[in-house]
Formats: sequence, structure tokens, C-alpha cells
Amino acid sequence: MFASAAAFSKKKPEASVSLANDDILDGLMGELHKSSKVTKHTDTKSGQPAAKKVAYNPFSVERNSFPRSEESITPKASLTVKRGLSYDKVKPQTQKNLTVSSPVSRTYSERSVSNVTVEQDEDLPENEEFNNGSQTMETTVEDSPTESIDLADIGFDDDMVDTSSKPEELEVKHDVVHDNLQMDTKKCNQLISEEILTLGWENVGNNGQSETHMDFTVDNSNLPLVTNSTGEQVLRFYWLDAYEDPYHQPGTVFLFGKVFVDSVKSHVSCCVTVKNIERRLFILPRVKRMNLKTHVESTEETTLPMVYEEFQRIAEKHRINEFRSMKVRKNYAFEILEVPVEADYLEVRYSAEHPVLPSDVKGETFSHVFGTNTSSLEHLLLNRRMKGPAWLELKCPQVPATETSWCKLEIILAKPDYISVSDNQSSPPPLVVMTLKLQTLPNPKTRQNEIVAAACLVHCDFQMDRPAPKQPYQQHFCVISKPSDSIYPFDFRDQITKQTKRMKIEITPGERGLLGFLLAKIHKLDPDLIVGHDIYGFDLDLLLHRISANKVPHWSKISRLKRTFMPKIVQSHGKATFAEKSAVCGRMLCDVQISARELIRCRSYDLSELAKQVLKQERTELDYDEVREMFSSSLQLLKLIEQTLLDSLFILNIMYELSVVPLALQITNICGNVMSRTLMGGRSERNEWLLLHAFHEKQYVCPDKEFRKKQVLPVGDDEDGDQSGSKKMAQGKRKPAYAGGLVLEPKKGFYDTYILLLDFNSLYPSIIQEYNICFTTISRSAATTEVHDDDEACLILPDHDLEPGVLPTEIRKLVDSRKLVKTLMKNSDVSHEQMMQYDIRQKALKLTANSMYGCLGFTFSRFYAKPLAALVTGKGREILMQTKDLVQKMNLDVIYGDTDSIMINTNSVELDQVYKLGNKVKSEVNKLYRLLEIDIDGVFKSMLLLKKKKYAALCVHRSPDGQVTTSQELKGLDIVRRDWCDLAKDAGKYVVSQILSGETRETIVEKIHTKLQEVGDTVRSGDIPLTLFYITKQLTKNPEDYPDKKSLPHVQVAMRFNSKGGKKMRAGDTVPYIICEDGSTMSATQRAYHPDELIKQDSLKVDTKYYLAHQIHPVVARLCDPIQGTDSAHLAECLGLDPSGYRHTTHHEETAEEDLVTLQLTMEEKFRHCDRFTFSCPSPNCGRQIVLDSVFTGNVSI
DNA sequence: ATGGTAGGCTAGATGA
DNA sequence: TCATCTAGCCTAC
Ligand SMILES: [Mg+2]
Ligand SMILES: [Mg+2]
Repeated sequence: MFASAAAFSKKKPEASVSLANDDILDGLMGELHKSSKVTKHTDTKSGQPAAKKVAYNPFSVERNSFPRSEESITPKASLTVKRGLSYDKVKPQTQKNLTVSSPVSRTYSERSVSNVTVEQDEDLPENEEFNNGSQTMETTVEDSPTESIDLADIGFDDDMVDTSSKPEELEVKHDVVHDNLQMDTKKCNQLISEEILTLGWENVGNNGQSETHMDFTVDNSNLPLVTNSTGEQVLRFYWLDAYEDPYHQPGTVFLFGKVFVDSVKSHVSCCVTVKNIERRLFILPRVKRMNLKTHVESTEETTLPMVYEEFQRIAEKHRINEFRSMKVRKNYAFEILEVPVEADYLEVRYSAEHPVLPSDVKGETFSHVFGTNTSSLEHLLLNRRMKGPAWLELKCPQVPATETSWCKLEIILAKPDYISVSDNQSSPPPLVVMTLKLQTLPNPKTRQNEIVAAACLVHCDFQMDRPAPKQPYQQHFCVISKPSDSIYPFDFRDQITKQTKRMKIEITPGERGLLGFLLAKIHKLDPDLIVGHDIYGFDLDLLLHRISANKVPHWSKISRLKRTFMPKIVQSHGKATFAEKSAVCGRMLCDVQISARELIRCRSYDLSELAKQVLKQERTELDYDEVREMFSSSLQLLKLIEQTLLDSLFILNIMYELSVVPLALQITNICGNVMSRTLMGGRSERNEWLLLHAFHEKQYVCPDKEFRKKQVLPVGDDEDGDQSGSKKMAQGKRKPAYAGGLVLEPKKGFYDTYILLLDFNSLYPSIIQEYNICFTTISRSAATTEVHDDDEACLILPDHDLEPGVLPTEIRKLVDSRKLVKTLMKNSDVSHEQMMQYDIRQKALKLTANSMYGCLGFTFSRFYAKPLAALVTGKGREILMQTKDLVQKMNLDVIYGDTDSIMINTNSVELDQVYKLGNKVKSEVNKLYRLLEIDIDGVFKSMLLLKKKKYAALCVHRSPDGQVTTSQELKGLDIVRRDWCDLAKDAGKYVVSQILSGETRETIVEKIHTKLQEVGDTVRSGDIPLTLFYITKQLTKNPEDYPDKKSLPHVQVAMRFNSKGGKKMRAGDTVPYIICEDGSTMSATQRAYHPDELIKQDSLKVDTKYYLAHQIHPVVARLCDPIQGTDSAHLAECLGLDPSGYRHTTHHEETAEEDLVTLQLTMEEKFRHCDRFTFSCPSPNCGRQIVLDSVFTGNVSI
């Protein structure tokens, strides 16, 4: 192992691996050299007692001793652990103290608040004598065996643990409280409410529980093994997260998850180090040997032995001195044209400790080498068929000699083959979930944000396959530190002490103490999942920066992997970098902002808005000034703490409400990726994993990941010829690469007869199946070589009897699973809980199937296939046109259609007839296709069709008991867009509901006019809540990155907002602003102000004229465009605007359009669809039909 | 860093 | 002055 470590350290010049990560690499490499030295130390001293065993690492940041404080050096009483003395002496380094925190432990609650840091001491160096590099560690604590906890904290990082050695024992101390938990759950089985919060947090927490301890030991003969279905002894391990460090520990993947330990009757965290994952190359032989200089092919045919020989030479040149090889037959179906569909490859395997081959190596005897840069993680997940979190069975588990993780249990596997996915997938283990909410303040001197408070809630028994728990959490804690420039209120400690029953508060003297406490808590509670809001955009980066700036020891406790050096962190405006994202490995991170972005549409995704929209609860946002102010009095400070706790609760509840975790689990199990990545969003990666698994299974060589495409700057890469000269900004918005869906020209106007909406069920996934569109079934060579590359005509569709390709098969699996789930859901005796779970699964299946097409057209996808994407949309256009033609041939009136839908004006007012007609059309259309299916998606009682993608309709619903209800469906109109103010949208909504109401034209027009006058008056009177004036727009770039910031109001507002310090607005944030009168004569865009500015500056007033003329008027005028009896000018007049400017507005288009359907609302017109009122003569022997033509005038015909 | 295209609309720039 | 273009947003599929 030393040899390999040394050999690897020689690899320093290999920095070419990734130019972008130079700084990261340097940092990591530096660490490698240093820590490998430590490793040596450690091992040569084996045999020494534990306390003296680990040498001090002179390079570790952790040498910095924690400031002495009474709290921090108080020995922890509960650390008195019974241990086998004999083991102590023989192999002390194998001991591991395992503390399983009680789910309901009240370790803190019985102590005075200022003394709750007991856990810290196990995390902190005990004294300053640590300073001499050659010195071994000593302790000041009497009970020295407990010190072994600290030993592995140092010098662990690059231990290449010799797996052939037999680590003997792992001692475990466990604070078990399983029974207590159950008791506690029962007691606290109540919904949290605001009242409870204000009464005290302990009401839902852990009151009156006591801690119990149980000691148990784990060693190789004592691992919690079980017998699997084939009778083998295996360790059952549920994997949740995976991590690899390809630079330091190539060939090693760390799996993190849980193991059930019977002796303590609970699941404990476990880190599995999978070693010796080999690199695998697939070398494609040339048919004939080629001279690489002249590119001339010789007549000599190549053989695999010749390839082997040449590769051996090349390998040696790259210092790969050992490898194995064999002949394999593999398929290929991707974008490199020269690669045959099927061929014999030379598969080469070699240790990942040897260098990576450049991905473009070529030889005289071979043309391509695949898999040069494939990660160990990919090899592991694909070869072991690990598709998302699952129970694994681990054979030959070994206990490591040195601790590498912060987990309760550690296992080493000498090779990946020891892993198999269990055929007995029982429920996933319960997770420990912890929320995290930070309060920060900018340091007035450095202007950098510092952390002043943190609040956490903990749920110790979260089930990923169940609906949200009734009790949101069991434990809570807060930690507060005073800002560097202030002091605590004089009576703060007293006040806090009074509150101990309500809230568990830890007071620390400064940020460093806070961070130390937080890390210790994370270690102790050992959460599997940390939840926050904007963690990836703010908290994580900040946390790591502050830990680093304060030189807080054991930074890596934030994760589950012990590491000495923090990844290089750069100034990144709060946005977490790649390195930072991997800093928390082993614990999944759930950022509810990211999740909400994926799952729901929201005006904004900040915490207040999410709380309002998702939880229907109001949250108050705290200004930095307010936070600072709150440090001046104890009462205020307590309020701050409570507010922070409340935010934490919001975060947790938002996650529950959106079912983020159950959904992510389902998606991950479907796609076969890593769950922590699913939680980070990004559809493409999920799709890639799904396809990787599928193609790997079918013996395909997959496209390699391409790194750093050198920013080719292909401005005119498409020979489109159009004026593409000015391709603004990095990737502002690229122009489309191929044609998409067809949108039929709408027959605009108002309809008061039933409209049928027919819609193909998931059109694109269906097309892929219907036409068997796949990498494997369609040759793209013509399309990519020909000049007309966006012409899908040259693609040849596969025969109908050709076996389905990989892509259609995968989609079919998804669709079939979904059907199955849906039939299960129809079963009446499913529990509510089960139903929720089914629904989540079917949603996940649908999402995955639908994102398949998108990823085909995604330029940076590993499976990018523009011709296929274009073919799919092409077929879609064809199908929509066919459908339209068919429907028109049935003598029906197609008024609109978008991509996969057709709207038909039935001209009927009989609902039954309409459905009958719909079903007839449906069956006619469906006759044309094998799988593709159109369905009735809705029936509209009335509809206002304004433009392509813009309409409003009254949707009819028939309940089983025959009752008919209606609901509004609004699509694309201004009133559903967030960039119009509520004032305008509300007016618009009123107008729409009037138009759809079915009343006579005269009434409608009159009501609209009246309403507008009223609105105009109210606006001018100023008696309107400010929020109605908010216009919100998202920043798509960071404000400073806009080339033309001057004319963009939201950018200007954001720039001013950012300039005042504190939290910054960044790309993705939503900026609210109000157009104001500020005395200047500048254009409206120059007079946009943030609501705070308007409130604070008396000189600013809402520009009511702007809102009437540029918000309400255009919105309303567009809606009323097809309505006769009013016009733009009239509407303007009602609003109190000068109508002259609106006289003959933009009707230059309409004049040509004769098919404009106008609102026909005279009495006669309105009832034109009514049948005549007829009835049979009631006289038994008469039977004549009597017709009442004019009910009120009395004309009767017989 | 990382699904897609189609389309409406505003405000500002540009040119006849 | 008007027509035409572009950037930027947000929406419908
Ligand atoms: Mg559809
Ligand atoms: Mg549709």
C-alpha cells in the first residue's frame, strides 16, 4: 500500500487531467503528500497503546486548539465506556466508540443552558500540547480510553488500509432509547401549531425522557451479519449516498447508508469503503493497420494480439505497468460514425491507481479507446446494478484498521464484486432528518457575512416511503453567537435560563464557538439528510467559508467522511461550487428552494413566498438591520431565536408538503443515479444514468463523458445563414437547433358553444415507441454527414417488425409500470398512505418518461442525438396535421391546436352529444396508430381564444352523480404571468370571468366599464395595498452580468439592492419592483424601485398613471379585443385616460381576418341553439306535438 | 454550469 | 414618424 501511495504521489505532473480544477487539484495533491506521511507514522507504530498511537499531523488545520472555555473542556460524563481491556492493549487503533444518539435524548435539557456543550469535548483537541509535530498525543483527561475517539481524527485521510489485515474489533457504545422513542411518539402525536410554538418548543420535543446506554462490540466475528436467500452470511446495508475522490483515492468509492444492528434494535449509520474498482477500457481494433503519420492504411489485417501488443507499449508509456485483457463482443449505437454496430473489442482492466489514459489515444492497430475517463462510481453502479438507494448484501465485510468516517459502523470491501443488490427489498430504514437555518450578519469591517445564529429541528425516524410524519420533529436546538462588534444584553443568560423549558438554546461567545457546536451536534445526531432553504446558493458556501475562516476543527463532521483539508473554496457569491457540494458527502442535502423550483410553479421561491404558497402561512422576513437591532435586548434576541426556529419549521414542512424525499427516492430508483444528485435537480444527469444502465445491460459501449470542450465558440456552427452574427452573451438563450411542435393558427374569438379539447397522451414518449425511435434502430450517418442536417427526412424509420430499441423499451417499461401503479390505485381497499405513495411513484414515472425526449435534444447530454430529437418533433407535427385533416374531413370545426392537441368547436349546447362526438373523433383518430392514443382532455362551455397559447375557458366537469360543475382554465394570458402586477391581473381576471359568464354582451360590457372606472378611481385615490403594484421579474443572470442593465428595471433595482450590502440578489432570484413618480421625467423603466425603497423614501410615490396606462389597460384591452361594444379607446376612457391615443389601435391585422368570431349576444343570438319548446299533447288520445315558439307572446303552432 | 422548441409581449435601438 | 429588429421574460406545449 505504501508503494501504491508513493507511486501515486509521483503522479504530480499529471495536472493536465483537468485544467479547470487546477486550484482544487493543487490543494488536494498537497494534502496527499502530507497525509501519506502521516499514514506511515501511524502504521509503523502499531502495537502502541491507542492514546499514543497517532502522530500529530503538522499540516492539519485541526492542530489549532480550540479556545479554552469551561464548557469545552468539561469531560462528558456519558463517555465512560466499558471496553474490553485486552483489546485496548493489543489493537487499540481498531477501537471505535460508537455513540448512537437517542432519538429523544434530552442530554441538553437537564443541564443549564450555558453548559450544554458536553459533546464538544469529544470533538476538540484537549490541550495545547498538541503542537509539536513529533510528539504523540497526551491527554489531560483521566479516563484515557475514551481518548481513542480523537485519535483517528488526525491523519486518516489517505490511509490505504491494507484490507488483508484483520482488524479485530470495533467497540460500540450506544445510547439506546428505542422504547423511549415509541413512548415519546405517542405522547407527542399532535400537530404542531403556532400556539404550541409560542408556548414552547418542548411540547413537540423530548420532555422528561432519560437516556439509557447499552454497550456492544463489533468485530469481524461479530458484525451484524444475516443469512441471505442463498444461505450466505452477508451484511445487509441500505445505501443512500456515494462519494469518490478520483484524485486521492482512485478506485475507491465510499458508500454511505444504514445497517440494522439487532443488539441495539435500531439502524446505525455505516460507511462502506469499496476498494479496487478497476478501470475498464474497450479498445476497438482497426480492420487494417494504419500508419499514424501518413494515415495510410496498410494491407495488413489486425488481430487482437497485435492490438494487445501495441496497447502494452502505449500503456507502459503512460506508466500503466499492469493490466489484464480479454476479447469481448460489444455493440455501439452512438455518434462516432466509424464505430461499427457490433464488433470484437479488447477489454482492458487495470488498477485505478495507475493513471488515466488520454481519451483520444489511437494506435496503428486500434481506432478508439472507450472508457478512459469513466469514474469508479460509474463502474460500481453499473456493474453491480445499483439503481438508487436499496438494500445491498455485502460479502466478506472487513472492519478497517483506521477510521475513515464519522459513521457508527465502518466496513471495507476488498472488491466491488462483494456487493449485490438484495433480492429482499424491505422498506428503507428510517432516516435522521435535520433542518438547518442560519441567521447571518455582515461584519461591518470586512463586509463579509458571519453566522450569528443557527436553528435546527431533528426528526429521527423519517420514512422515505411514507407520507409526511404527523409530528414534524422530535428534537430541536438553537445556537447563538454574538456579532463580533457587540455584546449580549446584560440579562441575556438569565432570560435564557427562564426559557430552558421552552427552547434549548446554546450561547456561544462567538462565531467559532457556534460553528464548533454545530459541527459537534451534526456529528452527534448524525443526520442522513440535512434540509435547508437555498443551502446550495447560500448556506453551504457560507458555512464552509466561516468554518475555514475561524479554523474550526473537524470541519468534515458536516459530512460523514473524515477529511483533514477542506476543498479549496473560492469567492463564489454564495453559490456552492462542485467542491463544496462534495464537502457534505455521506449526508444528503435537500434544498427546498431547488426542489420547489422543480415541483411547483411559484411567483418566487424565497422562503416567505414558499411558506405562503405551500403552507398557507405568513412569514416575516428579517432585514439585516433588524437582526442587528435584535441583539440589543434579551426579549428581541429571544424573538430572533424563535423566528429562526420557526423558519426551520417552515423549511421542514415545505419539504414534507411537497413530498420531496419520497419523490426523489422514486426517481432515483427509476433512473439509477445517486439520490443526493437527484435532490440537486438537473434532469439530464438522471436520464443519462437511466440510459447508462440500460445500454450497459445490453452490452453496449456507451459514449464517454466529454470534458472541457474548450469553448469552441461555434457562432455559426449551423449553416443556417441567417443573421446569426450577434450571438449575445455566453449562453443567454441559444437559438433553436431544430424544429419543435406545431401550433395551429387559432380562430380567435369568443365561443359560447361547447368546445372539445382532444389531446394525445404523452405524445413524444408515445412517438418514440410508436416508431421505434432509438439510437440502435435509426442510422444517423446520413443526417450528420449531409449538409442538411436538420432535415429528418433522410432518416429512415425502422421496419415495423424490428425489435424495439433500447429507448422505446425503457419508455415502455416506464409506461407499463405507471399503468400498473394506476390500476393499483383504482383498487378501493388501498390505504390513504399507500395511495399517496402510488401517486408519487406514478408521478416519478411520468416525469422520467417525459424528460427523455428533452435530453435527446440537449447539447451537452452524453446521449445527445439531435437527429432523433428532430425526428420525434417532426413526427409530432405530422401527427397533429394528420389529426387536424381527419377531424376536418369529419366536417368538424378545428379552431386551434398546440403540439399534441386539437380544439373542436362542436357548435352544440348538448353536453351528451358533445361527449358522444368526442368519443367518435377519439376512436377515429386512434385507429390510425398502434400505441399512440388521443383522449378527451376537456370540454369547454365557453371559451375566449385570443392568440396562439393564449386563451381562457370554462371547463365542464361531470361528477358521477350527474352534477355538472365548471372551472376556469386560463392559459398564457397576462393574468397568469408573474410579470404583470396584481392590480392589472385582478382587473383582467374580473373581465375574463365576466366574459365567460354567459351573460349578454351588453351586461358584460357595462360591468367591465363600471369596474374599470371604479378601479381607476381607487387607484388615483391611493387607497390600494402596495403589494398590488408589485411587478416581479426573475434575474436570469447575475445583475452585473447584463450587458444592457440600464433599460431593464428589475436589473436596476437588483443592482441598487445589492449595493447596500447584506444578502445579494443573484441569478434565479425574483425581483419585486414598483414604478414610481420620483420627480424625474425619465422613462418608466428608469423609475422602478424596490418596495423597501418606496416605503423608506418619502419622495417616492406610486406612478398611478403608469399602472393605469401600461398595466391595467393593455391587459384588459387584449382580453376585450374580440368583444364588440367596447374598444381600446373606450376602455382607456373608463380608466380615466386620454382616449385619443388609443383611437384606431393596431387593427391593421384584424382587417384582413374575416374568420374572427365576434361576440354575438343579442337575445336572439344568445338562444339560437335552443330547440323549440315542444311537447306532446297531454291528452291520452291526442298525441299531437305542440310547439311554443314564443313563450311570452303566446304564439302556438301545432 | 447543463432537458427541448414555439410564441406573445415590452421597451429600446436602428434605419428609412 | 413608422416599421423592423433585438434582448429579456415568461408561458404552453
Ligand atoms: Mg398530451
Ligand atoms: Mg397538450
